[in-house]
Formats: sequence, structure tokens, C-alpha cells
Amino acid sequence: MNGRFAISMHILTLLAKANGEWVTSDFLASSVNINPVLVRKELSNLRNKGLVISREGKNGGSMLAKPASQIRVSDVFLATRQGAFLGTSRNIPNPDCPVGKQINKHLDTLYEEAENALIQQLGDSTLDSFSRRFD
Amino acid sequence: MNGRFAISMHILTLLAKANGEWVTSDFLASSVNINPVLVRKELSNLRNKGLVISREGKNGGSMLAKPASQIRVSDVFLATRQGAFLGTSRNIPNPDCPVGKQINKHLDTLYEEAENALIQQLGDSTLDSFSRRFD
DNA sequence: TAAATCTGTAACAATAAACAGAACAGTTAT
DNA sequence: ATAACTGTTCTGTTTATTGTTACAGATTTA
Repeated sequence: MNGRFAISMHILTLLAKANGEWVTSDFLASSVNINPVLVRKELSNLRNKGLVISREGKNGGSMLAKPASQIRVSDVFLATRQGAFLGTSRNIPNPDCPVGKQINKHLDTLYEEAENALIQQLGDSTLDSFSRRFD
Repeated sequence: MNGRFAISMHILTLLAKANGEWVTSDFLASSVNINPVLVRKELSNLRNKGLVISREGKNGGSMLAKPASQIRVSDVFLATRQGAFLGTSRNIPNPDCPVGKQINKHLDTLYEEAENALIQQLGDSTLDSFSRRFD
């Protein structure tokens, strides 16, 4: 799995701490310690999901699109996840095998149930409560 | 994320269906549609976690180490997971930044809480109940 | 309007992870 | 002894992820 959730949480925490100031991708990148372009890509995604807004030009940057108390950690999970979170094999199971023929269907069901439980748990935390954990 | 959980679930379902017969890695590989060596690697891992047993030599193969009703899906998750399941960024956050300095510690806490909820949910299903979903 | 400072995005390179396959030693049944 | 397996290592290939450069466009400030 990749680190998009962790990076987005890091970015959003910084924005929550900035409290209404426009924060540049260079500043975010130096805290996360990755390339500013990668930060902008993540910001682009978070923007599409309605979690942040950005302003171009001089004195530009990004900030939260709504109060940190209204952003749940599950929103971040949903914004950054890609595909089945428990993993999928990229090979196509043997359709001539009774198990291979149905395995993906049943795994999907299992994944959905598991993911719902996970989302519910993550929904208990907001970005605000998370960012308050920092000194 | 990789597909080790999915592959292990597939393998274990086949073994559950085999009901006490020794099943060869070639047979498992042809259903999963991956290389037999990869299957044996997964079997090696499942064996180390006490979920399957194997027998070498002619007429050898693998079978479940205990009844399918005593293998929970969470056991498979725990056997196949590697590292933080929500993903970690491989870069080291800036230690001079108040957020960067602490982000990993707080993410770890968050992950642990989320993972506990996930494991509890997955613990509700056994390999037996899963394999009964197949026609 | 010109310069400075940002974002947005595309294109490509570099790196890391996952997977495939060959090879072969060791084990067991017949 | 032979055949049919597992267990493991090694190496190559493919795929996914991350890094970098480059540059157009937006906005503020002077």
C-alpha cells in the first residue's frame, strides 16, 4: 500500500494548525519531507474531494475548505483510498474452478463489510481532535 | 497494497473445501492462476502462523492445521499483513517541524485503533462460514 | 506593466516492490 | 530406483510509486 493517507493526514494537520492562513506547498513539502510537486498532487486530490481550497499566484497556497471539526478521518480515508484496501491479486482466478470462479465476488462482500467497520471507527475522529493531540 | 490476503484466502478456501485431503501447490496455483512457487511461499507463511500443515514427498501437499470453523478471517489478516495497513510514507518527516516531529507517533495510535476495529469485524467470520458461501 | 511568487500539470527518470520462472536439493510413496 | 512432491534460492521482468524538471497560468506588489 502506498503512503497517500499518511501524507494527506500530515498535510491536513498542518493546514488545521495554520488556522486560516494560506500555506504554500513548499512549506508543506519541507515538513513532510517530500517533493513539492507530490504535495500539490495530493492537494489536487484533496481539493477535488472538497477538503481543501487553494489560491494561485503570489501569496497563494492552500487551506482547509471547512473547519477541522467538520472533517472526519474517515473522509480522509475515503479521499485517499484506491481500490480494495485489503488488496487484490492482479491475476484472474481460474474460471473453471468452482472456487476461483466465485472468490472475487465473495472477497468483495467481505471487504465491504470490513471497510464499513473501518470507516465507522475512523469517523469517530475528526481532524480537529487529531490535530489537538500535538503539543 | 499487494494481494497476499486475497491469495491466502483463496488458498485456505480451497483447503477448506478439500476437507482433509492433501492438496498440491500445483492444484492451488492453477485455481489462483499464479506460479506454484508463489503459492508455496504463501503456504510457508501460513504454516509459520499455524494455519496449515504440509507434507513433503510423493502424494504430499497441504491441508488446514485445524478445523475451518476455528480459523477466523482476522487470523488470515494478521498472518498476511505487513506494516501499517493504512500505509506509511517512506520519507522521514522533518524533525524540526512540530507536526513532522510527532506525526508518526500519532498516526501509529490512529492506526492501532482502526486496526483493532477491523480485526474485531474480521473476527466475526470464520473460514468455515466464508467457504460455505460458495455454491 | 513588469517582476516576483505562487499554483497546476505534464512528461519523464529513478527507485522500489511485486511477481514469474528456472533450477535444484531434499523427502516420501511405491 | 523412480516418480511425484515440497522448500528454497536466485535472477529476470513487470508494475507501482516517488522524484525531478520544466513551464504555462494566476495573482500580488511596486
